[in-house]
Amino acid sequence: MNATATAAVAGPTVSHTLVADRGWFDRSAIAVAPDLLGMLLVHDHRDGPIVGRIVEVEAYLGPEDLASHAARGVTPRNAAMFGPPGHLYVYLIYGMHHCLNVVTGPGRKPEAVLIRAAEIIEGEELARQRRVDVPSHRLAAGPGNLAAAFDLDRRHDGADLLTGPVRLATGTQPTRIERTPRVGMTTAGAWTDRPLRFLIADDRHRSRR
DNA sequence: CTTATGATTAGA
DNA sequence: CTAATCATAAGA
Repeated sequence: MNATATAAVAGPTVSHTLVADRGWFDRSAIAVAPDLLGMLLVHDHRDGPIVGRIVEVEAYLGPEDLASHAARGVTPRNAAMFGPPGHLYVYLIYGMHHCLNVVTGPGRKPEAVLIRAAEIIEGEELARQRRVDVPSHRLAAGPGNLAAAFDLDRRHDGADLLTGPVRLATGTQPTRIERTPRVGMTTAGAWTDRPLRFLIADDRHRSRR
């Protein structure tokens, strides 16, 4: 499975193994995306750990992918995508929501995986500070809601997943994976309908759409 | 400088 | 279906 290093992390209810190998990220997003399903997203927040099991992602496949921010070349906003694999690309959308991406490879090819939904398994109380009055299965459902639950924003843009405070760890393998076209595509031409969204089948923690 | 818009969301 | 809300990128 993953090349990892043993490390204790994140509190009493969760014990797992951090991804500690940059090579793991140094693959196409279409290969990394399904592997992320079932894995744990860990934010070592100053007020305590927030941990979630990833249940929904989307792959963005580089400059030729018209749906990707990389399609228009490097800009200050998307620069992290053009950097080395294993870092975060976080941006603001619609003036109010942040979206979290894992930058992949191969090499410096600007590919990335958008994390769209997770099941919060630790730090729910912390996550709820920014997500009041939502049922548990909606706490981190949808990219904007996930970023809010994990308290992530552009301060985390470019952060190294091997250094923290945001990391990935091994989780539990999904039983079945579902694929659909990506959400919210409008002017991506032939790329609009490609099945680059991956979900854990029948998981109630997915986004609505 | 001005302007259009978006890998969203909640609510009518 | 639309409003909210603003950083960003592209155009004048």
